[in-house]
Amino acid sequence: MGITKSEIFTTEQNQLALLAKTLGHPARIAILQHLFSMNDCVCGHLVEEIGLAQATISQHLTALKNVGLIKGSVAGTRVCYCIDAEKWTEMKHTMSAFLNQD
Amino acid sequence: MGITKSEIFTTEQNQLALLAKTLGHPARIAILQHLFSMNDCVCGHLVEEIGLAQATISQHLTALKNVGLIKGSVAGTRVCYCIDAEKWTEMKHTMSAFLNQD
DNA sequence: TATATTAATCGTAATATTGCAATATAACAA
DNA sequence: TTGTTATATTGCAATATTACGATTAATATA
Repeated sequence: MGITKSEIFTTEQNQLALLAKTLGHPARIAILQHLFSMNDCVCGHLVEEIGLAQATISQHLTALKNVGLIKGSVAGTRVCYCIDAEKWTEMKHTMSAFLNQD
Repeated sequence: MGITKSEIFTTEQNQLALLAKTLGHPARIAILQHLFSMNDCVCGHLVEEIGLAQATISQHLTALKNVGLIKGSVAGTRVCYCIDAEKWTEMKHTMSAFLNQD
């Protein structure tokens, strides 16, 4: 039905899946890589670098913001985005635990 | 448009995103966890354990098979699934490199 | 104040995903 | 061969995602 039956899974399973899903688009991967290499980045710069429409980049930024991986601070007419280091570390641990179960 | 513009991204970005996307559903997380804890598992058993319809589980298994994370071997009328250890290790390295860029 | 700049939001089209019932396929058992 | 069991596939409905043009809101600058 296009809708996920999340009730039948544990909170951990749902959270891990949500994180993975958020990483599951090359534009969001590219955004995160840019934020790491530039330290921080204004939305317009990401639009130029990545080559998707401004509205599309803004949507991807919102998705990343919603799971807490990035945060934005207003600077005049611009919004400067950066990685949320704390959340990134948390995700790293969550994902590593899953990946290392072998 | 529901379609990803993968041409504008690198192979690495697309591959990482595809892996993450495949992990981006709690049913597939649950399936992988079961396969790890049971070592291997027949499709019907996963249907019982997880509580989604047989057709749905079969679909999720196909998705996991398509990226190579699991493999199935026919045993009579049953198909026994297990983790593809080599591919899992490869994914672990790919994802770790991305996660540890901080 | 008027205008430009920047980013978010809205609306919409195209496509993808999720889920299941029904059916098909394949292998075994009697 | 006929029936049974187990899995895959098909078809479909409901919802989600991706992408973008147009608009809006907010701030800066002339």
